Amino acid sequence: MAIAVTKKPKANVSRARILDAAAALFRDQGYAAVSLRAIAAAAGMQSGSVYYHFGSKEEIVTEVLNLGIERVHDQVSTTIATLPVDADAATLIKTGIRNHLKALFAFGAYTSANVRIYGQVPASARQGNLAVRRRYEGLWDDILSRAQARGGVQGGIDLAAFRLLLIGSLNATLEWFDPKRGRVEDLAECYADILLGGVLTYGGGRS
Amino acid sequence: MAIAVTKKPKANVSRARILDAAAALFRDQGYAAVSLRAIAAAAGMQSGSVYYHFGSKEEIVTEVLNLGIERVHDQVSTTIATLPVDADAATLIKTGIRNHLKALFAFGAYTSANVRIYGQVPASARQGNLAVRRRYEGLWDDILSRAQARGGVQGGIDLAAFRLLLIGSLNATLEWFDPKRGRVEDLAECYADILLGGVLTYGGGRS
DNA sequence: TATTCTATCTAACGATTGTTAGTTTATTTG
DNA sequence: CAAATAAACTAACAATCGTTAGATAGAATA
Repeated sequence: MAIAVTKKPKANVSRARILDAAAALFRDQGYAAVSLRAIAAAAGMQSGSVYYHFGSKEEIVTEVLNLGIERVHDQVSTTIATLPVDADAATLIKTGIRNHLKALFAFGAYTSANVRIYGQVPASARQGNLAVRRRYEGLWDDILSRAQARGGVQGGIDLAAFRLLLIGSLNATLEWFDPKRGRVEDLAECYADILLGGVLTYGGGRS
Repeated sequence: MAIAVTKKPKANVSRARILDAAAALFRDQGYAAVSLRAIAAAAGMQSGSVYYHFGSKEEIVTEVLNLGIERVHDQVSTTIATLPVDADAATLIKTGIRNHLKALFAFGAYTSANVRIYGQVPASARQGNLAVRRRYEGLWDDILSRAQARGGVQGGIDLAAFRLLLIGSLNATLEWFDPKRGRVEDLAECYADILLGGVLTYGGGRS
């Protein structure tokens, strides 16, 4: 008994294995198509054993959904916090974009599962994910209004619409970008250039 | 027997009812969660009767997926075709954006179903949707390279990346925009402004 | 009217679903 | 070592799944 660090070490490991397996399966097949037997098999146990760690399938998916957003939130939040207080608009938004994408692919199973199955999960699981979602939207609203306060954002821009466009386009990269075939940093640079500066040549068609 | 227009009018109506019901259910619950009995009930018949019109559940979902893209393709394609041959870059892209969004919400069940369930459908159904997808991507590549040829697009822009960003952000509006609470045209105008001109003030942070 | 075709219904098949109860094996604690 | 707790297993439950076969009603055809 040299060291007894945690109370229930084995249970936490098994819990994590179940969540990892569930996230990957949900991402690939959707919520309803994945059976508890499939989750249990991928986690290396029998279906009945899963119920020692979770009360129901719904409880598993709720935790997968929350982890998917929380991990992106943490990554964006901590990197934004390291910026100097007088960081300009481009730096703020670019940092947010880069770290949102980084977290998206670093925790791919959870984030992909969230993006893909949120709309088809039982209502109560969606409800259990709402607070975490709202909190992440709030983080981006803070970033964007801070960028606007620094004077770097065009006057006519609807910040709420821009946030939705931004997060929507970033999350959609999960459907085609393969981090093994290209660097996430390059993807971030490319997306930031388009979103910050547009695609038209100056004066090429402003309405 | 004054007029005998079609060969099997009743069957076509039933087929359409099944597809409409399936599209709406797939959008709301995902592919696996929707039973043939639920589709049949929503279409006003018994589950066995569905098999008179379709050979399998997979055949139904394949047709739903294809219709979801084809209807957007047709709307964008025909409206782009009405533009003058010397239309400028902004007009081309704006027309594409406006009509993609219009079709997205006009055929909401099919287009939402496509966006949401494509990643979780049986592999053969995905395969059956590939050609239609590629064709729509090709239409946008034509629009964007035509815009570039007119000299209205910045030099450093990666057109393939821009297409992915564009379509990704437009499709994501299905998750939050309610056409009963705002005009699709206004949404299109707002998105086009951001995508074409960016959000930064001129010279505000170009790298 | 008699016949054929169209479109549906009914009833059932084996397989699989989420979940539960009871049992067994590991691990920790006294 | 003994007792207690943690973590797994086994086996079964009613319900529901996609699909099929055969019967049946209505419409079109001859």
